[in-house]
Amino acid sequence: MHTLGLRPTSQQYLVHSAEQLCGLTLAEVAQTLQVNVPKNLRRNKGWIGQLLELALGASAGSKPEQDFPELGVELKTIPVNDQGKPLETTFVSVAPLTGISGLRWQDSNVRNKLSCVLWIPIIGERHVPPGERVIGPPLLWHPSSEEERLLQQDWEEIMELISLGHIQSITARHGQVLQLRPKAANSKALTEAIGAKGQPILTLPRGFYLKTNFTGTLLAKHFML
DNA sequence: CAATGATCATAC
DNA sequence: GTATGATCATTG
Repeated sequence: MHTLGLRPTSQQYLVHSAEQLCGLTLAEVAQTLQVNVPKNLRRNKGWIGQLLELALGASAGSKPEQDFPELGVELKTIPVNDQGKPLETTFVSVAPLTGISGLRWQDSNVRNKLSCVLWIPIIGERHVPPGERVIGPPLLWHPSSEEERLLQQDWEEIMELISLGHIQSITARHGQVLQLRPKAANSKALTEAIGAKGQPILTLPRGFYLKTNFTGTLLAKHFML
């Protein structure tokens, strides 16, 4: 606990810090950092992620880069039940809807963000007050070749539909492990995209999300070792 | 009751 | 509006 908030200088140090947090309630961490604990997350959906960023010394702000650029690590909290099963999908990044011709998987935001992720399971069902939820064992993850193959396959299929002007027909049912869903302040938010005839249209901003079966499997592999 | 579509707070 | 952090709430 004495290292709370310090910037990690290596992946090893970062993981060590995360391991020190394992078993603590969010209320305990919040108190140490002098952060107020909300009664629920309805108006504080990003509270847990921001608390862990602060606790582990991640760079704050809204910069479009990894949480630990010098370490090449992305930090993600993931709500799970007491058996380690994810309770929600995991947001990865906003999907580019224009200027995407020639964009390859290798250069995509999704691939870059998921190349190395420090997963922090947060144990507690939706009805459990945030402060009572418990930090689980961290996992520094790199996608296996099979996992990356699945991600690339879904990404390429979805991006092709977008580039062909079919974004209006894409639902969250597309993709095995990665899905495209709205990512906006509300249904009135609009952004430019490609229409069916190649013309510019306005549509809801979308984001890529990891489906729970995918994150559930990757966490399970870790916990079974 | 899980999954999809919609939404909340904040910084710039 | 975009990008950060995600979960809510309605639907099937």
